Amino acid sequence: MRIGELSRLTGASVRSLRHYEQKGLIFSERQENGYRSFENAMVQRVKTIQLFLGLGLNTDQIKEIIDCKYGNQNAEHNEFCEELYQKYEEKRNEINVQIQHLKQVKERLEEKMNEFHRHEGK
Amino acid sequence: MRIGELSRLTGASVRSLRHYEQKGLIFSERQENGYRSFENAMVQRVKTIQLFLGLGLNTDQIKEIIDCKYGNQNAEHNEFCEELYQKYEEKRNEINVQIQHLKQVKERLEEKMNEFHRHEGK
DNA sequence: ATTGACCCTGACATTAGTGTCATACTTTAC
DNA sequence: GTAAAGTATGACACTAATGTCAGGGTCAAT
Repeated sequence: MRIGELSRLTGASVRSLRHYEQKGLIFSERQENGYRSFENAMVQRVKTIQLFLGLGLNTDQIKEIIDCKYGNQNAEHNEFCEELYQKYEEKRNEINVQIQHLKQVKERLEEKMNEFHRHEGK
Repeated sequence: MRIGELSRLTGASVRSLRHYEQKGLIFSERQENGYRSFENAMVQRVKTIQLFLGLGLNTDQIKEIIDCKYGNQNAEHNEFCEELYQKYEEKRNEINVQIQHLKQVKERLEEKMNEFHRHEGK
């Protein structure tokens, strides 16, 4: 597919897609006319990139993750990916803690709400 | 405490702390000499800010969360926080999916590793 | 009292992702 | 075949967090 379709399917701007390619996060072949030609697999890949960007990773870090997932898998690589995986797990734990906090806040607010409605109803 | 100590306790630069204050994420009183005076509670608050920044939120979004946690709690507020909470939960779910992916990658790599060592040992 | 550490404000620089514009070629549609 | 839409490259702008520097106070220790 061409870059416009990839853009439509992912919501990423054409500009961003070119940037991702320039950063080595996605790749394409070139048609005779010079247009980029992307494989279908790039759709999921771009979505992954978007997710990680939203989690505060930069393109270099995302490239590391992608290389772990799709790259050559030798011994050094493995060690590195292990490390990456652990960092990622830490991040998940942090976010879970914050979720717990928000849950408590939510409950407190709901109590207040109930209180308010009881008084209002009188 | 003064800004330097808050910086030491949190790891945030003095520059960043002033920025957070300017954005309304933290607050301080002023001493007679013009120095900022922070309460102890700000330490935890700054750590929360750092966490959220690391998760890809900007200061405006973080302010919303902080206002939910510590602000006046009326009806509208509640509705808004509910929404926020849901967004947050979605983010957690996404990250959990990615963790699952990484787990699978890890396992595949470990298999490769084992294979390699078996051949090497011969 | 002077030095060094800390603080103030304000301004400019930097980084990374993205937007936008200019210029030019290709393709599609009428 | 001409217009409109799509694509290419390259350059510049913007945003947000943070770094850094300038110029100037405050305070504690020697």
